[in-house]
Amino acid sequence: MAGGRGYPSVMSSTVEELVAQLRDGGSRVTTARRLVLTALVKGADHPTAEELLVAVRALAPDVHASTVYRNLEELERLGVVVHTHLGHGAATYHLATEAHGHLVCEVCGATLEAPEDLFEAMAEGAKRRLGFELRPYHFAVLGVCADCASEAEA
Amino acid sequence: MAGGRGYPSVMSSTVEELVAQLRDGGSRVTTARRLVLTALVKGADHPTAEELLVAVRALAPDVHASTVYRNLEELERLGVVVHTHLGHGAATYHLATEAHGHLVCEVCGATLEAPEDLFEAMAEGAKRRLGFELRPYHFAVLGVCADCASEAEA
DNA sequence: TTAAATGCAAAGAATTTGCATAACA
DNA sequence: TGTTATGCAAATTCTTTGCATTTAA
Repeated sequence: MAGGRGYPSVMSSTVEELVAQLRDGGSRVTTARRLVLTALVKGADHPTAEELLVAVRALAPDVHASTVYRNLEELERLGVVVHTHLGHGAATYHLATEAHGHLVCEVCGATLEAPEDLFEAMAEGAKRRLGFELRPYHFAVLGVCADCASEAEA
Repeated sequence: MAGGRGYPSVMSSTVEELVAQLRDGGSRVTTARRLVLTALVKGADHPTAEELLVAVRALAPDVHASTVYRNLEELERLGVVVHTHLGHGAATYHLATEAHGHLVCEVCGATLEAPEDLFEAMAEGAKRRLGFELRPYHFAVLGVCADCASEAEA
């Protein structure tokens, strides 16, 4: 599944494949960079730069925050990583192959990944009526999750 | 547009009506507070705290940024004002009666107010399928505007 | 060898907070 | 008069930048 070439873009990437993308993009492969990618592939779902730093430092204690930020910037430039704002705090990062919309509860902070087709009608309407091409992944869409809504009723 | 003639009165607030809301909420009415409201009613469309500060200082030069932030916080608590993030920079503020969704172009930064019904299908889908109640006003939805899209094609 | 990446310190933007003083109700 | 709000400085949070040194290719 995560092994061979030619898999659909939404499937998971291995660290070695991502490292190859770095090399193809003309970037060097360093310990810190490899560890950032490893944390993105194997770690929790919506890590902040700070959380990635902690993961990286578990294996390379001297890596500095600015290195993680610079690596993430470079990885975004190469199209390997994207970042998303889920709320007022720090940005969260994930692999570009895992890009998706986010719904975040204003009450409890829960983060849902939006089904791929949820934005479809809106994207179609924005395109037809305004000529505006939606890329609705960068900021979360806020609201109130099912649990908090039913609690508010009670 | 909100505030224009011919709309229901809830759409167009005067400074005095907003001041009354402050009093009703148990807050005091100060010079700085009145000037913040005036700037929101009469000033440009999506002011940042900094821009509001400049407007306030035109008439009351000693007002400090922290006062503007504290006033905006209080006005949000009372439901008079809401803030929105249009991009990576400072938050923008407007009257709660003027709440609307925003579409922001990632290329040129242009800000469109989203037609009220653009989010409807998505809100309905999120509610039915996930129980999630959309409040899509807090973060802008990014994309590429008509002008920038046609330029990219050329 | 040499351009790219790093570590560190320091700066930066946006916002918040502590505290003594001022002013609305 | 008694809170509430203000001015000011300082702190916070997240992120970026300058520069001397190290390292991958």
